Order: sequence, then structure tokens, then C-alpha cells
Amino acid sequence: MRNPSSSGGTKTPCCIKVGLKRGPWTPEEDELLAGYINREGEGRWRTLPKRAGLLRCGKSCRLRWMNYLRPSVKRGQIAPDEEDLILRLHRLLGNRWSLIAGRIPGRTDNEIKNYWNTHLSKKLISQGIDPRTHKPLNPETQNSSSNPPAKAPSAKPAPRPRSPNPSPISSGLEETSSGSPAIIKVNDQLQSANNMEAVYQNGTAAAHGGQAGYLPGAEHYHVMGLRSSHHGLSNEEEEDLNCGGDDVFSSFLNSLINEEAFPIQHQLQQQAIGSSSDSDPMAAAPVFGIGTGWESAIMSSVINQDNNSRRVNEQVK
DNA sequence: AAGGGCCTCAACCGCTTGTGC
DNA sequence: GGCACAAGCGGTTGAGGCCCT
Repeated sequence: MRNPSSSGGTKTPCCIKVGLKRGPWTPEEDELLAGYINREGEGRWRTLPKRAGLLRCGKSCRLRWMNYLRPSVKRGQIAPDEEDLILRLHRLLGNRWSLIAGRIPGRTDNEIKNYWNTHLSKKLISQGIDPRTHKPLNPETQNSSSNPPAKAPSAKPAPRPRSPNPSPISSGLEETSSGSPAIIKVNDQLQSANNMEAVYQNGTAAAHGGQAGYLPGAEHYHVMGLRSSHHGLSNEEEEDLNCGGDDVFSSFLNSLINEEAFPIQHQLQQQAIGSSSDSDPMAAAPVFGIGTGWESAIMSSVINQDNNSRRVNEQVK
């Protein structure tokens, strides 16, 4: 795909540095990689290419496996319900594609990211919705067919400073001085969701021992309620993880995703039916109450989760 | 038919995070 | 605490196909 000679940065890409192959994968390479991983399993990507007999860097192998060769990867069109889920999750999580992908079986973060950038963001813009904040665009630009924003810079996610806990919500708060209280509430709640994620990551970090075959992020995905069939655990182990794991964040996310969990909002939506666009994401924006009590549930469940993870890790050993 | 522009998405890059020593 | 290494993540790129004129 990309021209190797086009990478003219100050740093030399690893693949060029060691004279490895770049660009599109050939069927032969796919076969080599898939065959090796099926025999030996995932992991140790840095040394995998040499062991598998591939002239690729480990990163490239990992990406090819994760995004294309992995058996669980679903190919083909994004279904309408998947699209709706992506929209809802993006409203909740922002550009956190791996988190979004984790909740959509068979879809990869790359695929969802591409689909968002090429389809959904444009769709939102055409509906007068800012794809970054899920808030209405400037009313002046709204419903303005003479000034289509298809190629507007906002169609692509704006570069954001990297941070340990990137918060898509911050972008939603930028204009809250003029925004509605409902949006502020939403964003407060979502910020809490981000914090919750951090709690979970911290809470399970101790259980992430360096066992052979351990896939970083696999338990994290589980904890986050992200069903992943490629984490290297058997069904029994996965069930063990599920059992008693609480998966509160997953439940929380589900409750956010499911509008039925928001009676007020649902009521508003019912009222809005017929009077506004049925696919208006803002019409589906949940209106949160304060003090749901989930935070304490999270904290207690973290302890259970941690203990449970330790137990499972012992079994894996 | 041609060719220019647009669109899609696989692949890459740079950075961050986690872990072991 | 600092360093090195492995892995994951989000942003970006560009080849190839499609569409329009």
C-alpha cells in the first residue's frame, strides 16, 4: 500500500532498518503467518517473523493477524445494528476504537475506525451533527444543502494530545458554557466512565503476570466487558473469568448503550418520534441522573475481579 | 474511451503503556 | 527509580478501484 520511499521522517521505520518487506501481504505470507500462529499461538510478535520464516517486522505480523487473518474477524458489510452500536459507543467513548471494536464481535478497531471516518462521520455531518462531539453543528450550517461539509476538516478526527487517559468527553465539554445542562450531565457521567476504566486497569494490573502465552489486554478487554475470543483462554477459563467477575463496566456501558435504561430520555425520544429525525444521535443522547451508585459497585467488584483474575492466572500456569 | 477526482481500507508510524530486570 | 523491551492504540497514508464528466 504505502510507498516505502515515502517515509521520510527523522526516524527510520523498523522494517526498512533491517531490510524487511513492507506493503501488501501476499497469500503465501498469509499462509505462513496463519499456519504458524495456529500451531504456536499468538504472542512474542518481535521474534515471530523469524520463527515463522517471514520477512516482516513483528508489528506488521501482529496487525495482519489481528485485522485480517484471525478466524474471528468478520468480513463484509457493517450491518445497520452494528452501525447503530458504533454510533452509540462512539458517543460514549469517543475515538477509542479498540474499546468500541471490543464490543462488536468480529469487528476490528481498524475496520471500525475506517468505517467511522469514511461513512459515519459524514453521515452525522450530513445530519447536522458534529461527529466528534455528537452535538448539533452550527445551526447556520445545519440543513444547508448549498454548503455540503463532506470534505470539511472535521470529517476526520482532529489530532489530540496523547494522554494516559484520553478523554473524548473533554471535547464535548469545550462548549458547555453555551451547551445544555443535559450535555453537561452526560459528559460528567462519561468522564466517570473513563475514570472507571482507569480503576479497572489499575485493579487488574497486578494480575497481569508475565506468563508465557499471556496476551496483554486480553483480561483488560474482558474486564471492560469486551468479549474477545482470541485472548488465549479456553472457554472454561473465560467462563471462569465471567463468573463472579461482575463486569460492571460492561453492564454500565450496556446501560448507556441501551436507551431503555434511560426512562427520561426514552420518554423524550418517544415524544420526539415523528417530530424530528429518527436517526438523530442527539435525540438519543441519554440524560443522566446523578449519584447512580455504580462507583462503589465498581470499587468492590475490582477486588473480586482482581482475586478472580489471579485465580485464573494460576490455572493458566 | 479516457482521465481526473473521489472513496475505501489495508498497512504503517509514532507514541503510550505494561512488565521485567 | 531507571532502563529496555514487547505490545497495544489511534492517527495517518496511499494504492487501487470506482465514479463522474
